Amino acid sequence: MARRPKAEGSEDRREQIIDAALRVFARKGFARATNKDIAREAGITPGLIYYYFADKEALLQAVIESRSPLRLFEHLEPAQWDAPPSEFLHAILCQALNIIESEQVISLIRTVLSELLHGEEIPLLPKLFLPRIIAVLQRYLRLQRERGMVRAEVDPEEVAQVLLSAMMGLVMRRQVLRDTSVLRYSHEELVSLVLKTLLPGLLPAS
Amino acid sequence: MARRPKAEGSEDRREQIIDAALRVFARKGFARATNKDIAREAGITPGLIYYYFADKEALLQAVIESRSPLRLFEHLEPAQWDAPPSEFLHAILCQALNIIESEQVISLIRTVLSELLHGEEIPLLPKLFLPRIIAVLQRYLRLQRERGMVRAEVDPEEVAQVLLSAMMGLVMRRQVLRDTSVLRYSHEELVSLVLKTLLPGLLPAS
DNA sequence: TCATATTAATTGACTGACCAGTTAATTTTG
DNA sequence: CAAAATTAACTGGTCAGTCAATTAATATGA
Repeated sequence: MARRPKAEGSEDRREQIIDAALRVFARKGFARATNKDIAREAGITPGLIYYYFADKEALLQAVIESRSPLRLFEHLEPAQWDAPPSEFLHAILCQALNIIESEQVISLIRTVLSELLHGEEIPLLPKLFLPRIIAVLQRYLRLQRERGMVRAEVDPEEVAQVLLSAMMGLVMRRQVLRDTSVLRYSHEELVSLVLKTLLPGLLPAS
Repeated sequence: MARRPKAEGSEDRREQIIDAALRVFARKGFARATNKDIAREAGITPGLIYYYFADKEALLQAVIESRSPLRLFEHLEPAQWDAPPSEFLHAILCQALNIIESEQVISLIRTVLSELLHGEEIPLLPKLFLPRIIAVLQRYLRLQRERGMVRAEVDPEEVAQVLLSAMMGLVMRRQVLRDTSVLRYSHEELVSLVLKTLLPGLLPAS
């Protein structure tokens, strides 16, 4: 096989290698993943990787940059801003959870996390995920507080931080620790669980 | 130097190697940590590691088993069971946070987490940390609910899960993501932050 | 319409470095 | 001295990365 600049047959080799690498990195970790592993997963020979990528590190960067779910988070807003807290928060947290717990994003998280754990500076990715959701939550809470739908003494930033941390902790326990006491819930149930304990502190009156 | 079965001079070589290994594993990850690294950190030559440990894997196991903070969690209870929720929860969460965010435990978490991320089954450790705290929290909440100090409709298990997940998420964001928006808080402030948004849903009346 | 030239894509064999683990020799200590 | 502790040199294997050779899609020309 050769010369397939843009033609039929297998789609873009580069993408194919990135996909294979993501799977292998997630399964074995970057350090333990060999070029042979990646090549086998992609159905090519190890040498070919260096036709498309300068070195293993560059392949990792390509994986991280091109498989980031950041674009998915752009479309996170459509939830109705006028809905009451219980509905709005449930909707937006479910959306976020569905994106994050998709197979591809979890693979990316596994890959990035273990690099992040040891020195390696990942450009700017995880610093973009959470602030995105936090900003939306914060904006909504401030709006609803003005309208009197949320207690006056609530600090939107603090609540958003706690809410997000709780969700993140749950995802960690599910996907990394494989904690059965938290794996038994569906996405909807998880969000309901969190909101059930947080909402009473948000809503006015009683 | 030789023969120091129990005598003076440097303390136990074995412990010394374990400490060095923990530091190097945390810094570079198990896969990337070389015996040379560990030996340098311990001030010995690489070969000596194999006098005390069968192989690298056995060293990792020794690190995990002997540096587990499980024993520290045994003494977690002394908090006053009769104190009101705001005091009790603040005290016990601060205790837990202080243990977990100590240098040694964070190093262990870095080490174990990256193994846990990729296939490797860690015996039974992280499955013991959290349940320990959860059990204490749950027991306390049930007790105080009977006394009417906690709302009747509160589910102790669910609240404990959410509380713990929030704390875990915060620790992750601090220690792994190095999220400045959450690093600026002291341990006490962090716990206050979480309780401020959770307590209103727990306490009766309003 | 067929041969041939051109070039991108791909292979597989190779290399130099490094690393986990071994061992024989050496030092220390009791 | 004898046992325990430690070293230094070594080994076999693996892996990231290189490269010359090969293949095949396409373009060119007659």
